[in-house]
Amino acid sequence: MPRRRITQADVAAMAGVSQATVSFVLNDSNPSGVRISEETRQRVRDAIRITGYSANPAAQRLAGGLTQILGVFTYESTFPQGGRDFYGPFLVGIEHAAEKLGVDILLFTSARVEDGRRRLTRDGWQRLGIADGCLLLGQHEDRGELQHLLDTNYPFVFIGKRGSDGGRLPYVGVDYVAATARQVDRLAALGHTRIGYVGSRGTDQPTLDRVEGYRATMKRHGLTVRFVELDDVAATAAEVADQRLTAVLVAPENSPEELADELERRGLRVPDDISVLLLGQPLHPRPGGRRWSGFSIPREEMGARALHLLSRLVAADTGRPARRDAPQVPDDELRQLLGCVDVDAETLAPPPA
Amino acid sequence: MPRRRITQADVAAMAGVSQATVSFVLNDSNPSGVRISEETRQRVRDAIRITGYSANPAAQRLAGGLTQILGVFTYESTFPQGGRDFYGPFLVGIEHAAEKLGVDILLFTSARVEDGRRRLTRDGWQRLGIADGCLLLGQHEDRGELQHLLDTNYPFVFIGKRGSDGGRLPYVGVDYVAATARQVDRLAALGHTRIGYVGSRGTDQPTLDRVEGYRATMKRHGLTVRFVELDDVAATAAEVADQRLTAVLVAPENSPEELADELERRGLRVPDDISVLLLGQPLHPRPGGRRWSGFSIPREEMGARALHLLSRLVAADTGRPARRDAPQVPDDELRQLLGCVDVDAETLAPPPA
DNA sequence: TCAACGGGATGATGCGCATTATTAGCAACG
DNA sequence: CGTTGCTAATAATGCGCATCATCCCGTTGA
Repeated sequence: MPRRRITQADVAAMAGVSQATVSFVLNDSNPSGVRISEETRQRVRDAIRITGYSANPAAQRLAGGLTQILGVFTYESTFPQGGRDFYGPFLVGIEHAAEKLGVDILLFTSARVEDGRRRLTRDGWQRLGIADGCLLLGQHEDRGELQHLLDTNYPFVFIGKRGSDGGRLPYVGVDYVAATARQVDRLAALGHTRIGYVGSRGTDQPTLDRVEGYRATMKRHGLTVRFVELDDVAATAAEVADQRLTAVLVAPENSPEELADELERRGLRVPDDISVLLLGQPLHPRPGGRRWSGFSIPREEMGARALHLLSRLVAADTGRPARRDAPQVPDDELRQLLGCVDVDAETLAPPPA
Repeated sequence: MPRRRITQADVAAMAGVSQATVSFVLNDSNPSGVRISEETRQRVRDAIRITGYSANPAAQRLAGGLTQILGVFTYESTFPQGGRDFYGPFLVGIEHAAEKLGVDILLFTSARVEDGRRRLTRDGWQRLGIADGCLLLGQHEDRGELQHLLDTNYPFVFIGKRGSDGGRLPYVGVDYVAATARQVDRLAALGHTRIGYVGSRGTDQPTLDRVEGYRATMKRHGLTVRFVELDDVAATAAEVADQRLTAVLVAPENSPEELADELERRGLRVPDDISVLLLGQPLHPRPGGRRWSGFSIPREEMGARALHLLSRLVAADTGRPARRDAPQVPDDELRQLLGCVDVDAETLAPPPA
């Protein structure tokens, strides 16, 4: 039988005070010069202890305006590519930050999935309103969806750099350009000259940045830029061999495992004959898998930073006109680019003699 | 400029109807014979679409409705032991189920962390109220916390079998007894007779069940039960060698990697000289790590099943006495035990000749 | 003696929603 | 012409809490 929960009114009755007094004691606050004597406070506290009262969060939030819930919307459905391997680390960081901020995290899993990716439209983005603000992660194209968020002044932060189309959007991304450049530097320092970049064309920001970092740094070193189109892994490996490359850069989404296996099948040992640097973490880390050299993306930190930023944005635009002194978020915090960390493992070596 | 949330009143104004009408249209219900014409319904729906209205969950809850949000409470803080590796798979399953059920998932990250574990007491369990029900995962002892949930008739489901102390609680767990028994069978079938169980004492359900499965099955095969206490890994390895065991069972939390390494350091090859079966997935799967034979826990399925069960419980006891026709959840669904899957990899072999 | 004051507490209000009770309008009926 | 019956919608209420405006009462200053 649904026993009615204890309310502040119950406590108040027991302590012989008003509901308002209980509220004041609980929050230990005096918003408008309200004073409660220590004696009364104690009486209320006792009543609270005896009754086992605990606040109804729904009511608290309803009265307070904010829900203290921050949302996370993932465009890609997590399943098809075992995506959790990719998003997990972000979530860890997000969770950590949420803990510190004292907010709960709402995963928008109710949005319709179309073509293997979630839509923010229609049913989807309306639910966002539940949270005070929202983190957006994953590749994204639909500009219209975004516009709505902007129009309604809904606080949100992207995880991952936003380029041309969304240059004005708040995000926390990583500096792929610099990180990729450093890989070329590492190879050049070891004496590599025939350094290739294996990948398929893409217009997504990470790809663009990696390519730019590669291209610019090769030029800086006076080396020839060698792009190897990735279509069939076997053909690609052949191409790599033909060009007598001694090192290649590969992004995680471009089948590095398969490529390395194929290269070794052709007699090219990794890394003795050819170094393979991974531009990010492997998509499917498996026990027994290769331990890649390259760089790693600070996903947990990204998640944490993004949530903190979002939290600030929310604070900056609380609906309550009371707080006109709301802190504005400076532009350089609105778009953050974090650095990657170089990884020294088993797929980097000097070029063969 | 402060963003005031759109409310039903706003929608109502735009559609030229009353707030109540909007509520009726939204819930598509007519509790006491209320009727809304299709024409009006459409007008309201349009207004909802245009304004981008979304219900405030706090208000919904306060008014006694459902939020279509299901909560997930993890006792262990995810960080200390890279817990996400452990909880991640559950979440994947939960997310999948949530998608199908059309509900959102709320991670209770706001609860205070004490001694590296979250507390459901005080601040903690109150927030639960936002969600329609809650999944509980992780080891847990505090009976008092639970009692509160039971008293308030709050729907919840444990992930992981609950034993003596909570024999009456809803849970979705795995059959460790049977799974462990099967491992002994596998070893016995290969001719092993000196089969040990390495572990430290524990009163947690998984440990109790694994031990029972081991003990019972060894007896059934007429083999001597050999427990090897795990304290110092080196000492344990020595003990294993001394007893001339040809196979050991190890739970993931009992440092299987270190043990295997130590055994090999002592000249015992795995699995040629000694088979090591892992009773669950490795806690920290790393590229380059060992590929364990043993069994694996269907964590994703557990997560999904648990969420489905929770969903049913919520439906069954919407606290409102209005729905006396609420479907009851049969006892055998309330406590589910799933089977584990045997894994055949690289750490199982016949005993040395 | 009366106004001014300030500590101590309360009543009233509204947050956004679901729901019940009630009303308005209209057709059919006796 | 009054009554019933039915549809379509609204007004009103309360959920539990935070907060503002107000009030009460004992002290002080003039």
